[in-house]
Amino acid sequence: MSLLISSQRSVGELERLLHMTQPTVSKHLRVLRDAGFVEATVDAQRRLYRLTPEPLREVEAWLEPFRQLWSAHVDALERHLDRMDSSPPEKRKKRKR
Amino acid sequence: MSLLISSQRSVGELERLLHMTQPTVSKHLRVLRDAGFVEATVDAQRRLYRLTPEPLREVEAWLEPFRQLWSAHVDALERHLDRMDSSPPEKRKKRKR
DNA sequence: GCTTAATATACCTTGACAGGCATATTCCGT
DNA sequence: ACGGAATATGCCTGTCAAGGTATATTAAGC
Repeated sequence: MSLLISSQRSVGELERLLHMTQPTVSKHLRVLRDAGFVEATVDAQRRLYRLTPEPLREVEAWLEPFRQLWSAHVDALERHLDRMDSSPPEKRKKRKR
Repeated sequence: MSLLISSQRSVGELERLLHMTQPTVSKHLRVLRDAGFVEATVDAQRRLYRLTPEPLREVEAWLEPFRQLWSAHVDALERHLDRMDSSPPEKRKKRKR
């Protein structure tokens, strides 16, 4: 997929860039195509593959909550150093001695 | 990992939430810990796991080039729609399997 | 020290996946 | 229509990951 960022490429081109056999490359592309990550256009005998933008948007959406965590982390760390106990998720038994 | 966004959790808690056996959960956490995605603190016999923010930043960095592609796509789509109005027959498509 | 709770590790089995080779398919040029 | 180029698919194999059971480890309470 990284190789397809700069421009669309044919299977043979990817084959050379990846140092893989042609069937292997085609199978990768098949999976990516079924998953909606790439699409292809026909150009004579060649198939030109390029990235599809929508799934990447999905990835971004999935990542969003984690991004919030990260941005909140700087402040949270400082507070964490002050108050270590905060709220325990499960009930806990009594401390001792 | 999604379960750890809201708060840190113990292994037993994750076990119930994931409907997996305890060893399975521990092994997942081991992998995530070795990869630097989570970290744990000891609380009596329990281990409280939480997300580590740094790797997610790496993911964002990796995703950056793709994000550019997506933002460039909006314009490309509009141009595409213009061409479709006066649609001249492109290369003919054949479907067969 | 012994028991119990919570978690980790060892070991095993099953299933998925990647990669290769051989072959089929598609499509152009002649 | 035919040959060749480019790509796709089928089949086979080795590797690896995931999940489970059984067991070890860690820590606390008594």
